[in-house]
Amino acid sequence: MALFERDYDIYRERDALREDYQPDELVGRDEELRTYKAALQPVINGEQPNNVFLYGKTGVGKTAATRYLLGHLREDAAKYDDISLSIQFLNCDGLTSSYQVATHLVNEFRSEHDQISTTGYPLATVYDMLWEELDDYGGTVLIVLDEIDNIEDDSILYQLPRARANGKLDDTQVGIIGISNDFSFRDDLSPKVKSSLCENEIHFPAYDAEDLKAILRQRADVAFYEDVLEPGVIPLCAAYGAKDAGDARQSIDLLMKAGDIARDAESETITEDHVEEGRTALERGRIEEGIRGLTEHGHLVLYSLVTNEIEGETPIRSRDIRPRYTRFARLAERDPLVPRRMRDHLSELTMLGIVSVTERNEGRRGGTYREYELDLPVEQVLSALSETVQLVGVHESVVDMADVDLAASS
DNA sequence: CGTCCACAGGAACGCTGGGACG
DNA sequence: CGTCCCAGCGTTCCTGTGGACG
Repeated sequence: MALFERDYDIYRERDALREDYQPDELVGRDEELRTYKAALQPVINGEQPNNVFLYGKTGVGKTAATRYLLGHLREDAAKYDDISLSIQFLNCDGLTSSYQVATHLVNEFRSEHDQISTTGYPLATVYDMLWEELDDYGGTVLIVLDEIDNIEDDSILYQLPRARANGKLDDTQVGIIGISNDFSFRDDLSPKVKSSLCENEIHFPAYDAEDLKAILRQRADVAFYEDVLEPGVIPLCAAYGAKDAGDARQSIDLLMKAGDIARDAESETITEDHVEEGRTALERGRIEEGIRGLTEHGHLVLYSLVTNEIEGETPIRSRDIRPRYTRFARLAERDPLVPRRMRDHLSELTMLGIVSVTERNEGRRGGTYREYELDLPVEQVLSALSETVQLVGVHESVVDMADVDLAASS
């Protein structure tokens, strides 16, 4: 018998579940791919490329379809001598302005030791740098702007398609592919941008549970050895995905998490229990990440809500949260924010899914207001807070309070 | 049926801090 | 240095709004 033996592993190829994995075939997106392909056809014909706008919720295959088609396009374009094609992919996550997009694009085009700072230059200078880089390429350049809805002004979306017409570019034709999670982004565009960017629109609908099952099977076949998955696992992952948003990414992540948990437990199969466990773990991670991104005042507001929750005072309107909040702010030696700003923090918590809100209206007597309450167990929020936040005095006093009250109520 | 409550949330602006550049 | 740029976080001021009251 061998002294060393590889650990038993349920994974054949775990990478097949990772975000960057590119499957050979895209499941359930035939229609969209056909339209998309037609929109890209001019590139092969050596014509001015179309601008394309893709929209649909997260995890419905927009980015995957783009990677898939552009991969083929690149390959096929190479067969024709008279076509020079470059593709630039930029994820706009965290980029809020045309300015930032422009600087990042310049950096994408430039070599590593020639990068520019993302602040400091006048906007016009950055654009000039961008035109220069673009014109050096010649031929056709396709620029993919993923998560384009992060950009809050459309100046660059106006400039890019018109650069050639405005005499900024001589040798290069530019096509933009915009990908958005948010349909209303399209409506907020100025008409002139909309008409050029949205000349080809492709809508990606959410996946239903059946689509998700097919996708999960496809990935699971590569990722796991045979008979590792218990029969209920894929339907369960698919059901969660379909319930939330028809999001394939989320379902696949869940499957992977369940797999990791099963592997850690040295289980030979993945069970539905592993999926449930995975779901809690992912949820937890999501919350911690959300909380980490908040400012100090965001944390103080959350603490205030938590304590009110402990005391059974929720749902609670913002003005009733305020006294507690001001006290905590003093305790942490910070100036309390004005009510308007406090409400902003509350709505931020709502968007993170930590807090839920109900709108109430008492008419002339009481007017319209919102009532907030914690959408998660107090302990979960507190432990996430303690992982990520250091606010002198506040955390301790809240935890004390939680202990006392939790003990009293049990 | 118009009024009006009390807040929602948009708009405008100020301040701080970081970088580029002459 | 001072002068441009930018982002992020905050304040101030304001208009919008659904439904109970008179």
